[in-house]
Amino acid sequence: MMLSLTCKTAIKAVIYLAIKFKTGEKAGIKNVASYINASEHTVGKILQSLAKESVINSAKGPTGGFYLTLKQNNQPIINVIYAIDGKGSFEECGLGLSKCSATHPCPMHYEYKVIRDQFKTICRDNKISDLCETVEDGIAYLMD
Amino acid sequence: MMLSLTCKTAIKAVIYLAIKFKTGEKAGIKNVASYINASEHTVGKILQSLAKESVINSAKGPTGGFYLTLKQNNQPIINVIYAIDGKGSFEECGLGLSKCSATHPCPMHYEYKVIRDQFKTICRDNKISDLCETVEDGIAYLMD
DNA sequence: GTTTAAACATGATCTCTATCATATTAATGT
DNA sequence: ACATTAATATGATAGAGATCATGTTTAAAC
Repeated sequence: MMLSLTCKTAIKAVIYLAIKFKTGEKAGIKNVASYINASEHTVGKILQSLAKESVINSAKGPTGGFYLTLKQNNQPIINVIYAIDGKGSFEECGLGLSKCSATHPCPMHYEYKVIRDQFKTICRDNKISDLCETVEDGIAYLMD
Repeated sequence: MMLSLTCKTAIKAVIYLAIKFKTGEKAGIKNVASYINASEHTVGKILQSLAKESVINSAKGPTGGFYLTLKQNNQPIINVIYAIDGKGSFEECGLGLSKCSATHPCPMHYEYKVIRDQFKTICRDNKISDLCETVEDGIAYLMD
């Protein structure tokens, strides 16, 4: 939607970590990358960023890897979005004006804002664990 | 939203042509560019593309320029989007899967689709002339 | 303590979009 | 007819995001 490609990859990666969370396993970069069908290098950078922002956890050395705590597993996915695309993700104007607001709106402002806010709500209401469920149940997929 | 920067500029340019439509004037590239605060070169390419797709009209030579017919003025803005970003604009997956659908959904598919379709509806229901009105009335703006 | 497996850090390259530049074509007015 | 004005066409450049490559640090296992 207004998510960068990197951010989409990040969400998929985190959902995969949520799957691993159930068995208490950590996941390595290669592991994640192959499951979500993304480049190892890209996934590596993303996971590091997320770890730095405490959206996920990491452990170095053999037996190391990336993992979620219970609290992290119950985070809304908007946390991932904020960590990767920044806090401004849900503030952008539909027509690209830098200062679009109720007091100085673009011609699409009001209708666009409704949609944007709705998407924000979805991202705030859906926890990582929620999205994980659909994949575990075989209802949804993380790759084609 | 899922619109490219070029497409956003295109919409603003077309709205400006709708303003000119009222007085029957044609608008030149410089004219449009300065009003919507965009690069002349960029606006030039955009207007040419739109003319080629018959979303707008053009006339060469002195007294030439770009303009709308009555029919074009009443087009929905989705026509502009299709011309610039292509027909696939409203089909993209929220998580970037190339084959995301009801039969093979990503974890966000259903909720995302609702939003995406809603945005599509807005773009189909709003005519160029509608958006022009808000600018003419001083309610909305095309630049900061 | 040495080896090894993993995250971490930094920088380089690629790719796509957007922007810039130049030359050509067409139409108007004198 | 000629000069002028504006769209058209094509290609080059710049910038940002994404990807790739290499080396460094940390921690576990023996």
